[in-house]
Amino acid sequence: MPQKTILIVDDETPIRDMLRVALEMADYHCLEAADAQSAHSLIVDRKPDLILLDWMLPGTSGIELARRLKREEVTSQIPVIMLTAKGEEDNKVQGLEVGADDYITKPFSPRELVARLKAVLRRTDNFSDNGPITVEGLTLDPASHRITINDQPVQMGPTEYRLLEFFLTHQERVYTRSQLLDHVWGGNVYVEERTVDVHIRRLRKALQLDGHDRFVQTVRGAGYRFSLKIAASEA
Amino acid sequence: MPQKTILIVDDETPIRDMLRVALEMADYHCLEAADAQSAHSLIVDRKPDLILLDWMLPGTSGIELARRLKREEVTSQIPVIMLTAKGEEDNKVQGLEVGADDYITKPFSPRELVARLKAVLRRTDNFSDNGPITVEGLTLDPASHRITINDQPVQMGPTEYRLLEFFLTHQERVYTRSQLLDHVWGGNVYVEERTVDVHIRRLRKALQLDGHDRFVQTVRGAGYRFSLKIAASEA
DNA sequence: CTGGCTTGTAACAAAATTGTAACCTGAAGG
DNA sequence: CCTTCAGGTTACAATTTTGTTACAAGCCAG
Repeated sequence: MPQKTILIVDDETPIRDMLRVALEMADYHCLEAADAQSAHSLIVDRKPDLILLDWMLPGTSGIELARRLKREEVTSQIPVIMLTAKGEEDNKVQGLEVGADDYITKPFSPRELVARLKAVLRRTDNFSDNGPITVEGLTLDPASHRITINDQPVQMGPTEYRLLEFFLTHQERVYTRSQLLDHVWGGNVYVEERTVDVHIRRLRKALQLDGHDRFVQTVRGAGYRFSLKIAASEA
Repeated sequence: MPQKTILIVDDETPIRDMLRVALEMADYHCLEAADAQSAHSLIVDRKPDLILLDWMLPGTSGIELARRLKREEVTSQIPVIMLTAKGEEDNKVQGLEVGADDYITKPFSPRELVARLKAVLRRTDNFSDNGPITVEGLTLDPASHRITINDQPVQMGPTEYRLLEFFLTHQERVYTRSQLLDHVWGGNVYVEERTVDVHIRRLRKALQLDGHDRFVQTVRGAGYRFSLKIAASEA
């Protein structure tokens, strides 16, 4: 699962810091903005998965920003969690009406923050629900997370699964090890490129069942490719 | 698909208004009632597809009404979503036990409301008349809340029951711990994800009787799945 | 109020996965 | 024929993930 990006919008630095710490601990990637202006450009630019928006902002208020976001096509799908101070409770209803997905009252525990955030993400998340992919008797079904070769179940690790999923959705094209690390492992990890070789090997082993491992092809000096056509080397 | 009819039961007019606006926007037809009395006659009379029921009502409380509905033959099949104010969270379990299908804490976002409502409708639609579900000798009877394996009664806690019910109505699909918390525990709870593991374990233990625990399968790195087919790992 | 049952968590055990290094193989190019 | 080097294989320890057990707190019937 690729890492989620959260945008923190708050004008108080210590609060931002606290939020960032809590979020990074829970393995989220953070962006920060101190005002509505820069927040907006960050949103358009980086497309965060969720926005943590303080109610009080200098200049344009948080609620104003929220309203604006919900009006724009590109940004209206991004869930928003409002931060409000104690005593501003009336604003909650207003905030939610504007389209915020949840709200949190300061002060709050990091745990609560992360819990709510997860709840919102899991609700708005998913629905990239593609149907099963089948090629030459090899089937990958994202819904059940199952691989079969001619209806025989195939067992492999999570990384191999993601690798195969990527290959199946990007056939007939060569990817360098570096690109594979980006797409399958997720951008900001540091692992040796040769690690890819090992997982390619593991994937091939898993697909051996009916010779289906021949689809995972090596392109010397370039990288790997998933292709139904036979490789030049065995022609 | 014919338009669904939702009955809103709440004594506060502004809340009813807000709900109606949200629901009509999502293309539902609305009925309204301010007290349990008129709610009940509307239900019998108009047969709504779903009831949004406020916890707090003058006279008969919401929960009382819910209990009453679930006892009566005609009305027991209609799904109920409970509305509770923040802080009344403890009541949630009670609400679910009475037979509510979900519950939402005020204040909530219109989007959340509609999302949950859709989820509940979808759930009760597909597996229509709450008849007993049987697979491979394993039977779950919603009416009597009983589980049997080859006619042998099986004992488990309420959470395990709901978990199994969810699995039986959503076979062949992986659910993350997070999603299970959402669907089985109800969205707004905040419990550790590992808690799911423990309940999975309890469910498996209960189903051991005739090896039926093998249907509850672990999908490493993803979550759990209920499937009659064997898992790849034991092939 | 008591005793039994359920529930969420923590803690520990077991198992599977992951990244690396080391070594092996075969092809390309001289 | 030899060298070089990209890629193939294997082994393994660290890390992650899941299984299992124990336990304190909450709830409810009696």
